[in-house]
Amino acid sequence: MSEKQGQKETRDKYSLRGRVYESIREDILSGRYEQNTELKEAAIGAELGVSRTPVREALRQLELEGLVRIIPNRGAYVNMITAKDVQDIYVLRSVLEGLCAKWATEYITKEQLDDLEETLCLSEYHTRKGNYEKLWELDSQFHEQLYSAANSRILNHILSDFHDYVKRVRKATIASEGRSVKSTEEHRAIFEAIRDKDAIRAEVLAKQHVKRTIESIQIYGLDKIL
Amino acid sequence: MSEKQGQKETRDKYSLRGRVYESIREDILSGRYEQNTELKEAAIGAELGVSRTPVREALRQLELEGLVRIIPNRGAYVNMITAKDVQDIYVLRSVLEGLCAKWATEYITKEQLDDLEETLCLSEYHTRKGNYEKLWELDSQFHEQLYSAANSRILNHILSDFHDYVKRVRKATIASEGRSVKSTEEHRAIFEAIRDKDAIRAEVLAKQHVKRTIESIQIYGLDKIL
DNA sequence: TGTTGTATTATTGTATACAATCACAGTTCG
DNA sequence: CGAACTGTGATTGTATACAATAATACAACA
Repeated sequence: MSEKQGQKETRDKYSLRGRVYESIREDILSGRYEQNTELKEAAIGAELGVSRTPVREALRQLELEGLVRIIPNRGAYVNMITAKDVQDIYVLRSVLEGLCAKWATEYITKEQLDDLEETLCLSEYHTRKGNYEKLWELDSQFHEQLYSAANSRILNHILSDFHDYVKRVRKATIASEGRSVKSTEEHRAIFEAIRDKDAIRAEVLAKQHVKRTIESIQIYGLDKIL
Repeated sequence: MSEKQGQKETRDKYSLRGRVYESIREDILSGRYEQNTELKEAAIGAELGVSRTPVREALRQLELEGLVRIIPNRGAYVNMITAKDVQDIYVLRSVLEGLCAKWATEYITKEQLDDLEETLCLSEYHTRKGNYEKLWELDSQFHEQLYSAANSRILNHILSDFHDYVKRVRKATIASEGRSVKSTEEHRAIFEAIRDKDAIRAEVLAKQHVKRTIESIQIYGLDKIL
């Protein structure tokens, strides 16, 4: 992949606050906490070996995101992503990933296109191998590369968040041979549409791609994942 | 309007941090700061009569939102909403408000529908009066009522933020007789489609409504507003 | 028994103290 | 003259201290 050393670091992972934020966020999104779990500043601080200050800052950020609900003078409580949320997110993603692909067709650079193709080739390799863990990473990477290529700060922000929020769901869908093969094929089709500068086709294909993912989830049953 | 006492208070306006957050956010969105203005914790704290602690927490929230850019150990800098951002937001809003109207048609309650109609009637009254300041508030209220009615935490969150981000632009468009009359008419059409349970029509009309707003802006010229 | 008042304790909210880092000016040395 | 070095001041990052608030338990009382 052409050089790019962590340029995408929009979030600060090096400060204590950054690490605390990532840690709690990951714990919520991965389902380690239950809904309404009370997050006590002192306890979390002790667990992570920091004082309350960075913990508070992290909790306030998570509140803004909606992953945590803060009641003044009382405490912070976990707000899980619900099944309804996931369904809504997939409907929104369907539209927005379509728009993203359309814009990417317009704005993508030669380098970004090459990077995308490289990711795709690797995906195809690991699809054949059935290496789901790696495949999941590459799936994430493919989508994130598209988000960047669309050249829209606003759209990128939303889609990146959504992508995180349904991480568990995506992990589950990828981990089946049927869906993973289809998914990679769809990625290639999207890539080719973008490469051929066919924005309409790219948009339709990207929309379909997300729609089919949620369909494969609904067959499996969302409850089992969340 | 049927009783509802500030239930929508998802953000904490009463703590110092809440007030600091609102204050800085308003200053950024209203254009009181220039792009890249350095926001020094001590200075802001002094200005608002609080210590650095609540200021820091507010800045971290604004960072997550993308309204502020924090460089570790260096400082916080204002990230204005650019003209490109506004255009992107309107494209996204066009789609999302459409979806919102569709969902609202499905989920809206009798009370919410009555509230919406009341807002609409007031809007029509103040349109005739040419009372733009009040009209702007009612326009905001109408849209926010739709966001609630759609019954989607996720969609509500995004659209509410967008709504804030383009506040200045909306203020400018409302303040012309031509557009304000049209806009209120479009609101009524959307309302009637929802009332008649015609989701498709509601979606199309809501999409159009946003699209026409941005068109009227482009005639006027975005640069003059931002 | 049930309710109200109150002391106690735990937790959050804010201010402050101190450490770490950075920007910049002045200095030294090639 | 310019580049590397260094000390000083300013600013952020984190920890801690203290204040304010809320939850709890328990006693007093009707």
